[in-house]
Amino acid sequence: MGVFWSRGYHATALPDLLRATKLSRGSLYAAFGDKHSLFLRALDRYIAIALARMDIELDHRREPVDGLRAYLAGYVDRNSGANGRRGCLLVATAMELAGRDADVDRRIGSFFRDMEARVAGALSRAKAAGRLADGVEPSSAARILVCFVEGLRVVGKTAPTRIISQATVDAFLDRFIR
Amino acid sequence: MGVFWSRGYHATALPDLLRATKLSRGSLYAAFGDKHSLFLRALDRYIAIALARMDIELDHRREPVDGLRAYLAGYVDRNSGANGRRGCLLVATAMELAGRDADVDRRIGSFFRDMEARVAGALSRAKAAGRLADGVEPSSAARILVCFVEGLRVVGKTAPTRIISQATVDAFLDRFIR
DNA sequence: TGATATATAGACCAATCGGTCTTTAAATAG
DNA sequence: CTATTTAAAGACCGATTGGTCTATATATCA
Repeated sequence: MGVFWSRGYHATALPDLLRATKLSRGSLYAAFGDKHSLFLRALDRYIAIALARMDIELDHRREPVDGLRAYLAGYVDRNSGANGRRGCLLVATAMELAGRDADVDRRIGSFFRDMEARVAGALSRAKAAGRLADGVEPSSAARILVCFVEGLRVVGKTAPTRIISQATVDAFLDRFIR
Repeated sequence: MGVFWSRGYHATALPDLLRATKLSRGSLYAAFGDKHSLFLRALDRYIAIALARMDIELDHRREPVDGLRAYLAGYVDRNSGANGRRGCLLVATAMELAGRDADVDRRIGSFFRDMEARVAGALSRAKAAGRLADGVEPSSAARILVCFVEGLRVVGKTAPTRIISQATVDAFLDRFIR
Protein backbone atom coordinates (compact mmCIF):
# COMPACT_ATOMS: atom_id res chain seq x y z
CA MET A 1 0.00 0.00 0.00
CA GLY A 2 2.77 2.38 0.96
CA VAL A 3 4.37 2.32 -2.46
CA PHE A 4 1.19 3.21 -4.31
CA TRP A 5 0.51 5.81 -1.68
CA SER A 6 3.85 7.53 -2.16
CA ARG A 7 4.12 7.29 -5.92
CA GLY A 8 0.67 6.76 -7.41
CA TYR A 9 -0.50 3.97 -9.65
CA HIS A 10 1.26 4.65 -12.93
CA ALA A 11 4.51 5.72 -11.33
CA THR A 12 4.75 2.51 -9.32
CA ALA A 13 6.69 -0.12 -11.24
CA LEU A 14 6.93 -3.84 -10.56
CA PRO A 15 10.41 -3.59 -9.02
CA ASP A 16 9.02 -1.07 -6.51
CA LEU A 17 6.34 -3.54 -5.52
CA LEU A 18 8.81 -6.42 -5.26
CA ARG A 19 11.04 -4.38 -2.98
CA ALA A 20 8.09 -3.31 -0.85
CA THR A 21 6.51 -6.75 -0.51
CA LYS A 22 9.83 -8.59 -0.34
CA LEU A 23 8.27 -11.10 -2.68
CA SER A 24 9.67 -12.62 -5.82
CA ARG A 25 8.00 -11.81 -9.08
CA GLY A 26 6.39 -15.23 -9.31
CA SER A 27 5.14 -15.20 -5.74
CA LEU A 28 3.62 -11.76 -6.12
CA TYR A 29 1.67 -12.79 -9.19
CA ALA A 30 0.60 -16.04 -7.53
CA ALA A 31 -0.62 -14.16 -4.47
CA PHE A 32 -2.27 -11.11 -5.98
CA GLY A 33 -2.83 -11.66 -9.66
CA ASP A 34 -1.71 -8.57 -11.51
CA LYS A 35 -0.68 -5.04 -10.62
CA HIS A 36 -4.20 -3.73 -10.93
CA SER A 37 -5.66 -6.25 -8.48
CA LEU A 38 -2.90 -5.54 -6.02
CA PHE A 39 -3.60 -1.84 -6.30
CA LEU A 40 -7.29 -2.43 -5.65
CA ARG A 41 -6.41 -4.36 -2.50
CA ALA A 42 -4.19 -1.54 -1.32
CA LEU A 43 -6.95 0.96 -2.03
CA ASP A 44 -9.48 -1.15 -0.15
CA ARG A 45 -7.21 -1.33 2.84
CA TYR A 46 -6.60 2.39 2.80
CA ILE A 47 -10.35 3.01 2.70
CA ALA A 48 -11.05 0.52 5.46
CA ILE A 49 -8.49 2.18 7.71
CA ALA A 50 -9.85 5.64 7.00
CA LEU A 51 -13.43 4.62 7.73
CA ALA A 52 -12.46 2.72 10.87
CA ARG A 53 -10.64 5.76 12.14
CA MET A 54 -13.69 7.90 11.47
CA ASP A 55 -15.86 5.43 13.34
CA ILE A 56 -13.69 5.96 16.38
CA GLU A 57 -13.36 9.71 16.07
CA LEU A 58 -17.03 10.27 15.36
CA ASP A 59 -18.35 7.63 17.73
CA HIS A 60 -22.02 8.06 18.67
CA ARG A 61 -21.29 7.89 22.38
CA ARG A 62 -18.87 10.72 22.16
CA GLU A 63 -19.65 14.41 22.33
CA PRO A 64 -20.26 15.13 18.62
CA VAL A 65 -18.39 18.42 18.55
CA ASP A 66 -15.39 16.81 20.21
CA GLY A 67 -15.61 14.09 17.61
CA LEU A 68 -15.57 16.58 14.78
CA ARG A 69 -12.62 18.36 16.36
CA ALA A 70 -10.74 15.08 16.66
CA TYR A 71 -11.61 14.20 13.09
CA LEU A 72 -10.28 17.51 11.79
CA ALA A 73 -7.24 17.29 14.05
CA GLY A 74 -6.44 14.02 12.31
CA TYR A 75 -6.41 15.81 8.99
CA VAL A 76 -4.15 18.52 10.35
CA ASP A 77 -1.79 15.80 11.44
CA ARG A 78 -1.84 13.95 8.15
CA ASN A 79 -1.31 17.25 6.37
CA SER A 80 1.77 18.35 8.23
CA GLY A 81 5.37 17.92 7.19
CA ALA A 82 6.30 14.59 5.65
CA ASN A 83 2.81 13.19 6.12
CA GLY A 84 1.36 16.09 4.21
CA ARG A 85 3.88 15.81 1.45
CA ARG A 86 3.05 12.18 1.03
CA GLY A 87 -0.49 13.18 0.27
CA CYS A 88 -3.58 11.04 0.27
CA LEU A 89 -3.89 7.82 -1.68
CA LEU A 90 -7.58 8.42 -2.16
CA VAL A 91 -7.32 11.91 -3.56
CA ALA A 92 -4.39 10.96 -5.75
CA THR A 93 -6.25 7.93 -7.05
CA ALA A 94 -9.40 9.94 -7.66
CA MET A 95 -7.47 12.42 -9.77
CA GLU A 96 -5.37 9.85 -11.57
CA LEU A 97 -7.79 7.02 -12.27
CA ALA A 98 -11.38 8.09 -11.64
CA GLY A 99 -13.41 8.11 -14.82
CA ARG A 100 -11.01 5.67 -16.49
CA ASP A 101 -11.22 2.71 -14.16
CA ALA A 102 -14.64 1.42 -13.15
CA ASP A 103 -13.31 -0.52 -10.15
CA VAL A 104 -11.68 2.61 -8.82
CA ASP A 105 -14.75 4.71 -9.55
CA ARG A 106 -16.93 2.49 -7.41
CA ARG A 107 -14.53 2.55 -4.49
CA ILE A 108 -13.88 6.27 -4.50
CA GLY A 109 -17.55 7.07 -4.95
CA SER A 110 -18.70 4.87 -2.12
CA PHE A 111 -15.92 6.12 0.13
CA PHE A 112 -16.98 9.72 -0.28
CA ARG A 113 -20.58 8.71 0.37
CA ASP A 114 -19.61 6.77 3.49
CA MET A 115 -17.48 9.59 4.75
CA GLU A 116 -20.17 12.15 4.13
CA ALA A 117 -22.73 9.98 5.91
CA ARG A 118 -20.53 9.71 9.00
CA VAL A 119 -19.90 13.42 9.11
CA ALA A 120 -23.59 14.12 8.55
CA GLY A 121 -24.40 11.82 11.45
CA ALA A 122 -22.06 13.67 13.77
CA LEU A 123 -23.45 16.99 12.62
CA SER A 124 -27.00 15.80 13.22
CA ARG A 125 -26.13 14.80 16.74
CA ALA A 126 -24.43 18.14 17.23
CA LYS A 127 -27.55 19.87 16.01
CA ALA A 128 -29.71 17.87 18.38
CA ALA A 129 -27.40 18.97 21.17
CA GLY A 130 -27.86 22.57 20.11
CA ARG A 131 -24.24 22.93 19.16
CA LEU A 132 -24.67 23.89 15.52
CA ALA A 133 -24.62 27.53 14.43
CA ASP A 134 -27.88 29.04 13.25
CA GLY A 135 -28.99 27.95 9.83
CA VAL A 136 -26.52 25.09 9.50
CA GLU A 137 -28.10 22.06 7.93
CA PRO A 138 -26.24 18.80 8.69
CA SER A 139 -26.41 17.15 5.28
CA SER A 140 -25.19 20.11 3.24
CA ALA A 141 -22.67 21.03 5.91
CA ALA A 142 -21.34 17.46 5.67
CA ARG A 143 -20.78 17.89 1.95
CA ILE A 144 -18.99 21.14 2.58
CA LEU A 145 -16.82 19.56 5.22
CA VAL A 146 -15.86 16.66 2.98
CA CYS A 147 -14.84 19.06 0.22
CA PHE A 148 -12.91 21.14 2.70
CA VAL A 149 -10.85 18.31 4.12
CA GLU A 150 -10.09 16.84 0.71
CA GLY A 151 -9.05 20.29 -0.45
CA LEU A 152 -6.80 20.50 2.58
CA ARG A 153 -5.02 17.42 1.33
CA VAL A 154 -4.46 19.02 -2.04
CA VAL A 155 -2.97 22.28 -0.86
CA GLY A 156 -1.16 20.37 1.88
CA LYS A 157 0.91 18.69 -0.81
CA THR A 158 2.85 21.87 -1.45
CA ALA A 159 2.48 23.80 1.82
CA PRO A 160 2.23 21.31 4.65
CA THR A 161 2.63 23.72 7.57
CA ARG A 162 0.95 22.49 10.70
CA ILE A 163 0.19 25.87 12.30
CA ILE A 164 -1.61 27.22 9.29
CA SER A 165 -3.56 24.00 8.76
CA GLN A 166 -4.64 24.02 12.38
CA ALA A 167 -5.70 27.67 12.26
CA THR A 168 -7.58 27.10 9.03
CA VAL A 169 -9.39 24.11 10.44
CA ASP A 170 -10.30 26.03 13.61
CA ALA A 171 -11.61 28.98 11.65
CA PHE A 172 -13.58 26.60 9.46
CA LEU A 173 -15.24 24.86 12.36
CA ASP A 174 -16.06 28.20 13.97
CA ARG A 175 -18.39 28.89 11.09
CA PHE A 176 -20.51 25.83 11.82
CA ILE A 177 -20.28 25.24 15.54
CA ARG A 178 -21.28 27.24 18.56
CA MET B 1 -2.63 21.12 -22.71
CA GLY B 2 -5.84 19.19 -23.16
CA VAL B 3 -4.12 15.83 -23.29
CA PHE B 4 -2.23 16.31 -20.05
CA TRP B 5 -5.41 17.67 -18.55
CA SER B 6 -7.44 14.61 -19.44
CA ARG B 7 -4.88 11.93 -18.72
CA GLY B 8 -2.25 13.29 -16.36
CA TYR B 9 1.49 13.46 -16.90
CA HIS B 10 2.59 9.84 -16.66
CA ALA B 11 -0.39 8.50 -18.54
CA THR B 12 0.20 10.81 -21.47
CA ALA B 13 2.47 9.15 -24.03
CA LEU B 14 4.28 10.73 -26.93
CA PRO B 15 1.77 9.46 -29.53
CA ASP B 16 -0.99 11.21 -27.59
CA LEU B 17 0.92 14.47 -27.78
CA LEU B 18 1.65 14.04 -31.47
CA ARG B 19 -2.02 13.47 -32.20
CA ALA B 20 -3.02 16.45 -30.09
CA THR B 21 -0.47 18.88 -31.52
CA LYS B 22 -0.68 17.48 -35.06
CA LEU B 23 3.08 17.72 -35.09
CA SER B 24 5.64 15.21 -36.18
CA ARG B 25 7.96 13.77 -33.59
CA GLY B 26 10.88 15.82 -34.80
CA SER B 27 8.93 19.07 -34.96
CA LEU B 28 7.59 18.60 -31.47
CA TYR B 29 11.03 18.12 -30.01
CA ALA B 30 12.38 21.06 -32.02
CA ALA B 31 9.59 23.28 -30.76
CA PHE B 32 9.29 22.27 -27.13
CA GLY B 33 12.33 20.29 -26.11
CA ASP B 34 11.21 17.25 -24.19
CA LYS B 35 7.97 15.99 -22.71
CA HIS B 36 8.66 17.59 -19.37
CA SER B 37 9.17 21.07 -20.83
CA LEU B 38 6.03 20.73 -22.86
CA PHE B 39 4.14 19.74 -19.77
CA LEU B 40 5.45 22.76 -17.91
CA ARG B 41 4.27 25.01 -20.72
CA ALA B 42 0.83 23.43 -20.58
CA LEU B 43 0.73 23.88 -16.83
CA ASP B 44 1.78 27.51 -17.13
CA ARG B 45 -0.95 28.16 -19.63
CA TYR B 46 -3.53 26.48 -17.46
CA ILE B 47 -2.46 28.62 -14.51
CA ALA B 48 -2.44 31.82 -16.53
CA ILE B 49 -5.97 31.15 -17.75
CA ALA B 50 -7.20 30.36 -14.26
CA LEU B 51 -5.69 33.52 -12.78
CA ALA B 52 -6.92 35.70 -15.63
CA ARG B 53 -10.41 34.36 -15.10
CA MET B 54 -10.18 35.16 -11.40
CA ASP B 55 -9.05 38.67 -12.19
CA ILE B 56 -12.23 39.17 -14.15
CA GLU B 57 -14.55 37.48 -11.70
CA LEU B 58 -13.06 39.16 -8.66
CA ASP B 59 -12.46 42.54 -10.30
CA HIS B 60 -11.98 45.40 -7.82
CA ARG B 61 -14.61 47.54 -9.47
CA ARG B 62 -17.20 44.86 -9.08
CA GLU B 63 -19.40 44.23 -6.08
CA PRO B 64 -17.16 41.83 -4.11
CA VAL B 65 -19.92 39.45 -3.08
CA ASP B 66 -21.12 39.21 -6.66
CA GLY B 67 -17.56 38.48 -7.64
CA LEU B 68 -17.26 35.67 -5.15
CA ARG B 69 -20.56 34.27 -6.34
CA ALA B 70 -19.37 34.36 -9.93
CA TYR B 71 -16.10 32.77 -8.93
CA LEU B 72 -17.83 29.91 -7.17
CA ALA B 73 -20.35 29.58 -9.99
CA GLY B 74 -17.41 28.96 -12.29
CA TYR B 75 -16.34 26.06 -10.12
CA VAL B 76 -19.82 24.64 -10.16
CA ASP B 77 -19.69 24.78 -13.93
CA ARG B 78 -16.30 23.18 -14.23
CA ASN B 79 -17.41 20.50 -11.81
CA SER B 80 -20.53 19.42 -13.63
CA GLY B 81 -20.91 16.52 -16.01
CA ALA B 82 -18.11 16.02 -18.50
CA ASN B 83 -16.19 19.06 -17.26
CA GLY B 84 -16.23 17.68 -13.76
CA ARG B 85 -15.16 14.26 -14.85
CA ARG B 86 -12.23 15.74 -16.67
CA GLY B 87 -11.07 17.15 -13.38
CA CYS B 88 -8.52 19.85 -12.79
CA LEU B 89 -5.02 19.81 -14.23
CA LEU B 90 -3.70 21.67 -11.23
CA VAL B 91 -5.10 19.34 -8.61
CA ALA B 92 -4.13 16.27 -10.60
CA THR B 93 -0.62 17.60 -11.07
CA ALA B 94 -0.31 18.54 -7.42
CA MET B 95 -1.20 15.00 -6.39
CA GLU B 96 0.86 13.29 -9.07
CA LEU B 97 4.05 15.33 -9.18
CA ALA B 98 4.28 17.71 -6.22
CA GLY B 99 7.18 16.82 -3.97
CA ARG B 100 8.94 14.97 -6.78
CA ASP B 101 9.36 17.71 -9.33
CA ALA B 102 10.79 21.04 -8.24
CA ASP B 103 9.52 22.90 -11.31
CA VAL B 104 6.02 21.70 -10.63
CA ASP B 105 6.33 22.47 -6.92
CA ARG B 106 7.14 26.08 -7.59
CA ARG B 107 4.25 26.52 -9.99
CA ILE B 108 1.63 24.85 -7.86
CA GLY B 109 2.77 26.62 -4.74
CA SER B 110 2.73 30.05 -6.27
CA PHE B 111 -0.61 29.39 -7.92
CA PHE B 112 -2.25 28.58 -4.61
CA ARG B 113 -0.69 31.66 -3.09
CA ASP B 114 -1.90 33.86 -5.96
CA MET B 115 -5.34 32.40 -5.81
CA GLU B 116 -5.57 32.83 -2.07
CA ALA B 117 -4.40 36.44 -2.36
CA ARG B 118 -7.10 37.24 -4.90
CA VAL B 119 -9.81 35.65 -2.80
CA ALA B 120 -8.52 37.39 0.31
CA GLY B 121 -8.67 40.68 -1.56
CA ALA B 122 -12.27 40.14 -2.53
CA LEU B 123 -13.13 39.13 1.02
CA SER B 124 -11.43 42.23 2.40
CA ARG B 125 -13.46 44.42 0.11
CA ALA B 126 -16.57 42.54 1.14
CA LYS B 127 -15.70 43.12 4.76
CA ALA B 128 -15.19 46.83 4.14
CA ALA B 129 -18.63 46.87 2.56
CA GLY B 130 -20.05 45.22 5.64
CA ARG B 131 -21.01 42.11 3.73
CA LEU B 132 -19.03 39.57 5.74
CA ALA B 133 -20.65 37.56 8.50
CA ASP B 134 -19.63 38.33 12.05
CA GLY B 135 -16.24 37.04 13.03
CA VAL B 136 -15.08 36.21 9.51
CA GLU B 137 -11.49 37.17 8.94
CA PRO B 138 -10.59 37.60 5.24
CA SER B 139 -7.20 35.92 5.20
CA SER B 140 -8.19 32.74 7.01
CA ALA B 141 -11.52 32.64 5.18
CA ALA B 142 -9.56 32.83 1.92
CA ARG B 143 -7.56 29.76 2.90
CA ILE B 144 -10.74 27.95 3.76
CA LEU B 145 -12.30 28.90 0.47
CA VAL B 146 -9.31 27.72 -1.51
CA CYS B 147 -9.39 24.36 0.23
CA PHE B 148 -13.09 24.12 -0.33
CA VAL B 149 -13.02 24.74 -4.07
CA GLU B 150 -10.08 22.40 -4.61
CA GLY B 151 -11.89 19.75 -2.60
CA LEU B 152 -14.90 20.31 -4.81
CA ARG B 153 -12.77 19.37 -7.78
CA VAL B 154 -11.74 16.15 -6.08
CA VAL B 155 -15.18 14.89 -5.17
CA GLY B 156 -16.48 16.26 -8.47
CA LYS B 157 -14.37 13.64 -10.25
CA THR B 158 -16.74 10.88 -9.18
CA ALA B 159 -20.00 12.70 -8.54
CA PRO B 160 -20.20 15.66 -10.87
CA THR B 161 -23.85 16.60 -10.33
CA ARG B 162 -24.55 20.24 -10.93
CA ILE B 163 -27.50 20.67 -8.56
CA ILE B 164 -25.65 19.31 -5.57
CA SER B 165 -22.52 21.30 -6.33
CA GLN B 166 -24.53 24.48 -6.63
CA ALA B 167 -26.40 23.83 -3.39
CA THR B 168 -23.15 23.02 -1.59
CA VAL B 169 -21.50 26.17 -2.84
CA ASP B 170 -24.51 28.27 -1.82
CA ALA B 171 -24.59 26.77 1.64
CA PHE B 172 -20.88 27.34 1.95
CA LEU B 173 -21.07 31.00 1.02
CA ASP B 174 -23.99 31.50 3.39
CA ARG B 175 -21.62 30.79 6.25
CA PHE B 176 -19.35 33.68 5.35
CA ILE B 177 -21.54 36.31 3.72
CA ARG B 178 -24.46 38.30 4.90
C1' DT C 1 18.17 -40.14 4.62
C1' DG C 2 15.56 -39.51 0.21
C1' DA C 3 11.27 -37.79 -2.11
C1' DT C 4 8.26 -34.13 -2.78
C1' DA C 5 6.23 -29.69 -2.47
C1' DT C 6 7.21 -24.58 -2.36
C1' DA C 7 9.12 -20.48 -3.27
C1' DT C 8 13.09 -18.14 -4.84
C1' DA C 9 15.98 -15.69 -8.33
C1' DG C 10 16.19 -14.11 -12.52
C1' DA C 11 16.11 -15.10 -17.59
C1' DC C 12 13.00 -13.97 -20.86
C1' DC C 13 8.96 -12.00 -23.53
C1' DA C 14 6.48 -8.61 -26.49
C1' DA C 15 5.02 -4.01 -26.06
C1' DT C 16 5.77 0.55 -25.02
C1' DC C 17 8.34 4.28 -23.05
C1' DG C 18 10.86 8.94 -24.21
C1' DG C 19 14.03 10.51 -27.49
C1' DT C 20 17.09 10.77 -31.91
C1' DC C 21 18.00 10.65 -36.66
C1' DT C 22 17.56 9.85 -41.51
C1' DT C 23 14.89 9.98 -45.49
C1' DT C 24 11.46 12.02 -48.18
C1' DA C 25 8.03 15.33 -49.42
C1' DA C 26 6.34 20.08 -49.45
C1' DA C 27 6.82 24.77 -49.42
C1' DT C 28 9.43 28.89 -50.37
C1' DA C 29 12.88 31.91 -52.79
C1' DG C 30 15.44 33.18 -56.64
C1' DC D 1 11.96 26.24 -63.57
C1' DT D 2 15.69 25.10 -60.10
C1' DA D 3 17.81 25.64 -55.55
C1' DT D 4 17.20 25.85 -50.83
C1' DT D 5 14.95 25.60 -46.64
C1' DT D 6 11.40 23.45 -43.70
C1' DA D 7 8.74 20.12 -41.91
C1' DA D 8 6.60 15.49 -42.02
C1' DA D 9 6.97 10.46 -41.68
C1' DG D 10 8.63 6.94 -39.50
C1' DA D 11 12.70 3.82 -38.80
C1' DC D 12 15.38 3.22 -35.05
C1' DC D 13 17.58 3.39 -30.27
C1' DG D 14 18.27 1.62 -25.45
C1' DA D 15 15.62 1.43 -21.36
C1' DT D 16 11.68 0.08 -19.03
C1' DT D 17 6.94 -1.53 -18.79
C1' DG D 18 3.75 -5.48 -16.96
C1' DG D 19 3.79 -10.32 -17.15
C1' DT D 20 5.44 -15.41 -17.82
C1' DC D 21 8.35 -19.23 -17.18
C1' DT D 22 12.20 -22.16 -16.02
C1' DA D 23 15.82 -23.58 -13.30
C1' DT D 24 17.47 -23.75 -8.62
C1' DA D 25 17.44 -23.79 -3.83
C1' DT D 26 14.91 -24.46 0.41
C1' DA D 27 11.65 -26.50 3.24
C1' DT D 28 8.60 -30.23 4.49
C1' DC D 29 7.48 -34.82 5.12
C1' DA D 30 7.90 -39.96 5.15
